[in-house]
Amino acid sequence: MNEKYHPKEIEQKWQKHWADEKTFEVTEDPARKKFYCLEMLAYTSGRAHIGHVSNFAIGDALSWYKRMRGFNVLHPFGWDAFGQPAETAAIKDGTNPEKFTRDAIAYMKWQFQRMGISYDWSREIASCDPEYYKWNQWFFIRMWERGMLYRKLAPVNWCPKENISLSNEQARDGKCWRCGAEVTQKELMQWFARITDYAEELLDGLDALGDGWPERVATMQRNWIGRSRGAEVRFEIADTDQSVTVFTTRIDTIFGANAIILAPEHPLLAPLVEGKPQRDEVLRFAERIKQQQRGARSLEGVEKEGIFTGGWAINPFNQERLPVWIANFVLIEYGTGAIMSVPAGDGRDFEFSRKYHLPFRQIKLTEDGREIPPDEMEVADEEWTTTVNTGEWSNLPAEEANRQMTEYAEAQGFGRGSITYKLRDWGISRQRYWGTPVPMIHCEQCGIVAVPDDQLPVVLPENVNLEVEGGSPLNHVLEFVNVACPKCGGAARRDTDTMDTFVDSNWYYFRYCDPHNAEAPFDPEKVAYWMPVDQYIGGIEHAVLHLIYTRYWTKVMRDMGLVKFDEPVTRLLTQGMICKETYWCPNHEWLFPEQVTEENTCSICGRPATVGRVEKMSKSRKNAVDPIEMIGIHGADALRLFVLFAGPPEKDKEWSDTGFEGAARYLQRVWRIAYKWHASITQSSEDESIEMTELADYQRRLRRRTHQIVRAITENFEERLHLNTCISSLMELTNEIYLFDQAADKNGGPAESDIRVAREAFEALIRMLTPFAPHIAEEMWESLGHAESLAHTEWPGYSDELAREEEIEVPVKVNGKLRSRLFVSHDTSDTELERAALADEKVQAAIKKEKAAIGGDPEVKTRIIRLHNDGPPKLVDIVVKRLVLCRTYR
RNA sequence: GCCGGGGUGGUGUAACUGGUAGGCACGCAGGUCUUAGGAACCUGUGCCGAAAGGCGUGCGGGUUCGAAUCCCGCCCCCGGCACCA
Repeated sequence: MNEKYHPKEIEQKWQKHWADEKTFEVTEDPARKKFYCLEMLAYTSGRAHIGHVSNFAIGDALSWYKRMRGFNVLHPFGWDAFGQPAETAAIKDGTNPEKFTRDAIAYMKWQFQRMGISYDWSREIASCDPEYYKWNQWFFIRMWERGMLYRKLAPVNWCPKENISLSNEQARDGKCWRCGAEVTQKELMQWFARITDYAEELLDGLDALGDGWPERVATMQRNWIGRSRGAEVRFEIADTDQSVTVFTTRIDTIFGANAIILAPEHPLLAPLVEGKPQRDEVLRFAERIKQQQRGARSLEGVEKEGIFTGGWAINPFNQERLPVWIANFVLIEYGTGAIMSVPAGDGRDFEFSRKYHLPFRQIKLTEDGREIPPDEMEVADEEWTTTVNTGEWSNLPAEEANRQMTEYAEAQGFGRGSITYKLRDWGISRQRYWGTPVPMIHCEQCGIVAVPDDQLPVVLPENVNLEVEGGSPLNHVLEFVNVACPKCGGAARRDTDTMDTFVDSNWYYFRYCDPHNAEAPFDPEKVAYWMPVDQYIGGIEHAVLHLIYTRYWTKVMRDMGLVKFDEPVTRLLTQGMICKETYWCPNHEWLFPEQVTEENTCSICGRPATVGRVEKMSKSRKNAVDPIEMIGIHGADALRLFVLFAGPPEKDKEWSDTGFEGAARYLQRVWRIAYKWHASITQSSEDESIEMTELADYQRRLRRRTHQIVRAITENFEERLHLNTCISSLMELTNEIYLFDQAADKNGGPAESDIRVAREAFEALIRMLTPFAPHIAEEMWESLGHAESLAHTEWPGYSDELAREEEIEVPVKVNGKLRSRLFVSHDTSDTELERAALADEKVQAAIKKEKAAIGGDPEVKTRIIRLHNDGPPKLVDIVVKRLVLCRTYR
């Protein structure tokens, strides 16, 4: 141990030590309890950001803690290495996605290793490795065999000029990102996974996850799945043998229907308008709406538009003729793609009917029982009130009418109760290069044929021109596309779609359990040992997509017999973002902090600069902090300590340069005092026991505080995981050691008893510092004479007995107001305590005051309040109140 | 609009099931050491007040001996979803 703390040196030393000793590499050990701690895999953007530090620091703290508690801790890491941005970057840099990605991994891995996270790097995987994505293909084929996948026509964003499909990112504002052409929609045959088959289970499973998952993630998933209970009702089309079925949650309002409205894509549209005078106009309208970019149609504020088709439907409840319209606000994907319009009970229908002057009927009373004539309505009333004008179901509570009318529709054979979900089947096709090739072959003779298992993986070809026009880049790689049909041997074509990268991230953490398996995605026994994940940590942005898809995939694997559990993640923590102040100049927009002068002006133009809001760090806002730069200043330990100390893990935190300094200063403070004591501690013999009774006050105090703080931090790790308060407890313990040190100095330097007490405190402090600042902890631990790494050292224990206060402070409240404090010994009886309280001068004055305020002869009641029945007294409560004469009724 | 999460000193945060509000840190002030310190260590620091004391957890009510914590009604901030029938 050096007198001065040099983070760079000791961090390098210990990172090398851990790597050489393979300290964090683990294998299955049935004799030990396992703990699987997982941070979300990193996207290979090319650069580490502060969010990574926060993510890893949380996971690493927990991993260290569990390791020191004797768990067999699996803590792996890997790369989310496929995806469209690598293509964009490769085009820009004149390289290829493979090279771009490999370089990014190499650089980011170097960056991450400087953070000194306790990863088992021997299990590292990258989703762009053929050894990994081979199993994506294997899963794909197994799912295809089981009917869990299917193909259908689905729209993609399409650039008509370049003939390529575009991601939503590339089609922003409805323009092609490269050539600026107007983006249209094109129907392509694409692969879909039947996730909706699992909608109900995905929903129910959320309840089972209980406290393990944040409520807001569960809520977001519930909304995403969007279960809605209602009814389907069939309307016959007048003068034809056709019919249209609508989905409604409010069948009780069906007497108020004034139209049937179809989505422009509805299959009934063509036959319906055939031979009608408005045919061409209606079809033109439908075509125009269909071409609007996906999503753009449902954006807020989009004007409702519709057109009458010329057809009429019959309301099965009252035989009324209803005009059939099509409109932009009816979505083909939801429900049946057709609705009944009930303006009195639905805001959208109301708006639409007013615009097109469609008359309607009132079918509900207001909540206070009035019937408002339709013409006088200003908004629709969507409440569940009482029905009116609804035939034999009039004057019923709406819920009751809803139930009865559903039954009636069912009995009459034109409807039935039904459940609809917002969740759609998952489109996994991408018309891109940098992804897992779909392992399918299209043969004219045999249809769709899976690539045989022994020919997997279907490897992505190299040196592909990414800038060609006309569909996926893979379409143009003839040696890839042209292939013999595995079934008949005839000429056939490979499928050129690649898979959504969410497929990669669905099961990567199963692969960590057995990362080098060449025979199977994983050995079910290894997965049975390590899974499910005990703690998963990542950003809230994955609350729905990734975290639903991966739950789904787990259930698929379960149904394939590969795993035996339903949910892959027991506990989930969504960490908050690190934010920072921004600066704004009216001329130069966002400024870097160094562009703002001390007088708060822009250093370029001198105009006053405004201190903007605290916002998420980003390049464009010029408020990003580079973690590697920060590590260069004060080291990885200080950086990690700061991000954990700034606030609870799940909350957003604010970066502060002075706060970061503070973290570094704290580590120096620990180092200094440890340096001062380490020699005397190592020189004295270790197995001396400490007798409390022989100790001086300041020594007993440090012992007590040590045990109290070990208890507090241990409980925090086990329950709340509020790591910021763990750190504040460590600081308290450090402050106690400084007080102790002063007292010991005053006594003339460290006595043998001082050293024994100090050893206990230092060894507790250093071990508890490990999860937050492992490098400095290892260095100090070694200096105290320990040969073994902290990774093989037990977490400190505590004793409730030793943590107990000798003298307790008991507040006294009179009528709820704090009036005095008593200091009593632990074994003071309740009667003694009450007597002492009543004898207290301040208490007497307060009682007198209260009595005077009340007047007469009020009674004074005293009692002792405890948190637990057998716990120490928490307070003496004195109540002064007017004597109430109780009357007894007998 | 619906659904979540918040609102505590000058600042970031703390206070587990209602029981001494302000622990830890930043900042600030003072002191010690020092040629000096922007280093280190120590002390102080919610507001009003000379003090005694009073007031204080977004605002207004309520329950309770006692409320940052529970209930009712508002206001504000952050996040998610949003023509889902």
